Formats: sequence, C-alpha cells, structure tokens
Amino acid sequence: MKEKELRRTLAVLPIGTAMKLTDLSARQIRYYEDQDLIHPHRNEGNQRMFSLNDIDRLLEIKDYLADGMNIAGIRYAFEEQKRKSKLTSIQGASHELTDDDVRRILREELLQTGGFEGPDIPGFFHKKSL
DNA sequence: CTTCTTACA
DNA sequence: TGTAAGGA
Repeated sequence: MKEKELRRTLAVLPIGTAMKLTDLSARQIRYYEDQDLIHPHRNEGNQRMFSLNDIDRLLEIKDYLADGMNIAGIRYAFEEQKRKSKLTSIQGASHELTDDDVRRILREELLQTGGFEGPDIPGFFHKKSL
C-alpha cells in the first residue's frame, strides 16, 4: 500500500499531459503554481513535471473554483487539509481518514457557507458567489 | 514540436 | 485568462 503512493508522487507528466488530464490551460496551471496551490517538480531543462497527485490537486482546484472559492480560499483549504492530516496521523491508524475523506469533509464544510466555522479570510469567496 | 518567461493593441 | 514574442 506504500508502493502505490510512491508512484503517485512521481513527477513524470509534462504540462501538456496535465492540460489534457485536467482540461485546464497552461496559463491556468502556471498561475495556480504561482499562487502556491501546486508545486510541480522541474526537470533538467526547467520544465514542470507533474505527478498523479498533482493532477488530483489540479482537479480539486477546478472543483473549488467551480464552487465559488477563490485562490486565497483554496490555499487555506489545502493548508487545513495538511493541518488535519497531521492530527490524524498522530492519533493512530484506527481513526485514519483518507485524503479523499478529508477533502470531502472540508468541501462540505465550505459549501454550507453559513455553517463554516473558520477565521475570516478577506476575499475567501469570489464576489460572484456572494 | 513542446515548454518557459515576460508582457500587454 | 488569452496570446504574442523570443529563447531553450
């Protein structure tokens, strides 16, 4: 179960493949990297190389954006995922939540705009969604 | 041909 | 965000 995760983190996909897999433009992908939403590796020729995890990440960004969240909000969401997974990791394997669980739970919290209990982040949501 | 960075009639 | 420019 660890060998598979290793492969998932291998950055072997060029931006062209990432574009086809996520249906995002190179411009968008590079912009998200600029906003620290993704950190693709760079090969010898300074070319971005994406892992399958990076692809999932891009797909999540796409979903969050579609739900009216903006870059700042998404960055915060990912920070929360990191924070929460650190907690579960020190609580023991019995209560282990998969990354997918964490993502879905957080997603639900954020979707219920009125019920979201978190620090106020200026411009968390797109003006359009407000 | 693909990707990279920078800049904006 | 798109796209053009100029180099790798």
